[in-house]
Amino acid sequence: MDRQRPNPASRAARAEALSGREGLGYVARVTEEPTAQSEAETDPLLAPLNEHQRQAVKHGDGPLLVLAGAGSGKTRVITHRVAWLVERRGVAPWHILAVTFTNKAAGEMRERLERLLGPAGAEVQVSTFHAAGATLLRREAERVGLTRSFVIYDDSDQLQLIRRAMKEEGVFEDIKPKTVRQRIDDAKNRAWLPEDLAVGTHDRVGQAVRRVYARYQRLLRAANAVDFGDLLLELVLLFKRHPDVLERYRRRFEYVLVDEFQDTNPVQYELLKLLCPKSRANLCVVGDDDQSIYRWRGADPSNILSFERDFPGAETVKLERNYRSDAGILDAAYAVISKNARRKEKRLWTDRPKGEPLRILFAPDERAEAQLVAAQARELASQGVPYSEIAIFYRVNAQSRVVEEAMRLSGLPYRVVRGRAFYERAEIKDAAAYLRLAVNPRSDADLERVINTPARGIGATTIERLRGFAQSEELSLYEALAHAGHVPGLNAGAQRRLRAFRDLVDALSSEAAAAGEAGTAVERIVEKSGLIAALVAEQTKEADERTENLREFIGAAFEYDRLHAAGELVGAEGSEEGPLKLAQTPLEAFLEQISLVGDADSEDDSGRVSLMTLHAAKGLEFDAVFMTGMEESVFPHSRALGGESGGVDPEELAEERRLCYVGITRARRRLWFTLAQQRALFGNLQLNDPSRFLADVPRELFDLGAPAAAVQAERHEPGELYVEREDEVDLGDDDGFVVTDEFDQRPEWERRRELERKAEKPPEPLRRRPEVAVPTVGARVRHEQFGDGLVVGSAGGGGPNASVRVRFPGLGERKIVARFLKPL
DNA sequence: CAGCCAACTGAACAC
DNA sequence: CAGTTGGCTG
Repeated sequence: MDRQRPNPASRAARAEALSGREGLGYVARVTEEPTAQSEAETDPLLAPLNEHQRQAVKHGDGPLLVLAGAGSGKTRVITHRVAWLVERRGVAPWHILAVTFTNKAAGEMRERLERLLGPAGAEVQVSTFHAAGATLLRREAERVGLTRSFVIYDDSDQLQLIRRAMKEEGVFEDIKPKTVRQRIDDAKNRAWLPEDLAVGTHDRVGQAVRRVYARYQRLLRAANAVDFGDLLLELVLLFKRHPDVLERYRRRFEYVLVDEFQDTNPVQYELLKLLCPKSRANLCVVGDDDQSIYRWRGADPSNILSFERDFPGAETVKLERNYRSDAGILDAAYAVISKNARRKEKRLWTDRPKGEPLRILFAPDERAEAQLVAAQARELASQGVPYSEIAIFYRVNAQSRVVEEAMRLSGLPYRVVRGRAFYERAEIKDAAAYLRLAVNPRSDADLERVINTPARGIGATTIERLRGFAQSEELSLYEALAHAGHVPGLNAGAQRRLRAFRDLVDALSSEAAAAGEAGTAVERIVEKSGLIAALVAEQTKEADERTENLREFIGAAFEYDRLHAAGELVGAEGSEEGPLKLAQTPLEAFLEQISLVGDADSEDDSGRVSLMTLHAAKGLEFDAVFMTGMEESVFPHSRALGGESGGVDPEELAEERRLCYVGITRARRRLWFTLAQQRALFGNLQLNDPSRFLADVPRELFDLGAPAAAVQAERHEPGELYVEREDEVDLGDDDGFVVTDEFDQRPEWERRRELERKAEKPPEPLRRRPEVAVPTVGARVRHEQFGDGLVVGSAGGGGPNASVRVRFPGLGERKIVARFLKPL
């Protein structure tokens, strides 16, 4: 918000503040703060900016590179620059394209622009790379062999189709579909077509990938579908093949601004270079190589380095003044990031005081770690820190479960910021598949997903035959359904069921076409699909939950309608004036959103503690931040460390380091690092050393024994942590919780050996739930909620989660986990 | 030939 | 611990 506004402090005051930081290794770079120019003082677009920011905002035509450190006010620079272009330079807002990486960032930018520019702000084209790609690709769909109702396949649809392509290409061997997907994605990120893959004669995997890639593309096209990579790649190809189309968009987007430029992959960069020809490139890119954390997605931070070469005459502006964090936090961040080789040297500075010391919380295991964090969060709240200003970060989503548990246990309000979890639920994906099928019946992947969901007696064999027929006749599965009678090997029953399914799809299509709103369409289609009916019939707790999710999904569609006043997106396309719009039905637009956005919970997120991965944290800021799991092989992730096979991957490790830098720089005032001595992750026990990143932070930045600190640390050998003392942390009377007296300094093998000695078999004390006798069929049992019932069968599951089917009088049968039952 | 269960495998980050 | 696969039964 307004935290980035520089204090109108006088030069003298600033000098004073600076002098107070001596001895902390500060580099005072504050040399050329301006003597105010009258324009800068009076112009509301410039007044809140420092000299470097102004320079970027006022930059005229031609390429501009802004190297913007964390918290240096880069979003402010971008929005003010857009406003400057519109208000001072008279550029029509729809001639400006601003690209971000996340939907969150795009939303925030739109909001800020509307605040700065009023209604004109809404006419600026602000979107993510992929969303912009989807819009343009739809407009030009016919040119690349798609219709404009093409569907966007997500990772799992993609995987399914790749499996298919592998089968058809006769590729089984021991190549995993996921490996192939990775290779195809990599290729697409580099704008390589199958024939561009350099494959040696002895590279059997490479050759297989090439064939599968080619066939996969044909399957996608036949299904009128694209994957995420295609949204950008197809556009690049289109622009290269149709210079007239490219020219049209070049004129449309006179000014292009790119946020998080360090995260662009080669295709994205290619796209930018196409849209902004050197001769008249009004391209402004803003980035920070230290915050490049999407290497695995093909991002190439060296794009930053190539920019000045690719766009000769580019002006470069560096923003190093940080408006967010206390000095101690910046020191820690610098200590971590400066260990990376090959980075553009820059160091954030602030005139804020050093602030609170950093803290380390050390716990015996991950549950205790979570409880420590929760206890500390509650303490903060009692000191008046709003929940919404507290964030808990972790490296992998799998860590969130324990933290959530602890939060619930402590009664703290929280929200989990998670990309697309909601849309990854099976029932939601089923519903979405029905919707997409209604819009685009050619989508084989969607059809296959739902043809027997809910069960319609159409099994694998029937589908296989149908597919064989479709393939030989070059039809989509949907088209093949119309000829069920001609499919060899199908008996009358199967034919009847297939026809019935085709009738269903047709009925859904008419619903889709008839409905004026997304909400009604989704409601009708989900209703007609039979998904809800099947779940209701199941009468189990899980099924009830799923039904609930489907209702929420329908609710989300109605909410979508509410936010996008009906008709707004329909019609009005093609004009070269005004914002770029797409003729789509509300249902289509809603589908687009769920493919590209994914986050359904519009729940009010104020007043809650935020839980998220470090990746999701980029671009955000909080008063208090907890970085959890500060252990080797958790963070840095084991993948960067190589594990058993091979050693450390320096590139990966550098990226982990940047991720750590991103996490640290999210904090304004308070920062905790937390770690556990032993951790159960993915079901097995790990004894990890403290993260090497902890050892990189100078010890004098840490607390030396404040009451709230559990431990305090001293630097030792890299990766080791020596704990001198700790004070008690009040965790309430939770049973079984112990704060360790001392951190065990012995090397891991020694600790492990002792554990093994003690436990005679290797340490697996985690997850040791009590074994529960599974009630036998016929037994009478009591359930706390449902009352007395009769066990009528086993319902699967093993060990502590074994469940049985129980018939309760008046309630019907329910699936119950056995340990919740008392024998009568 | 559909549906169920047991066993196996493999497991970041997310548009 | 999930999602997928293979074998068995009705």
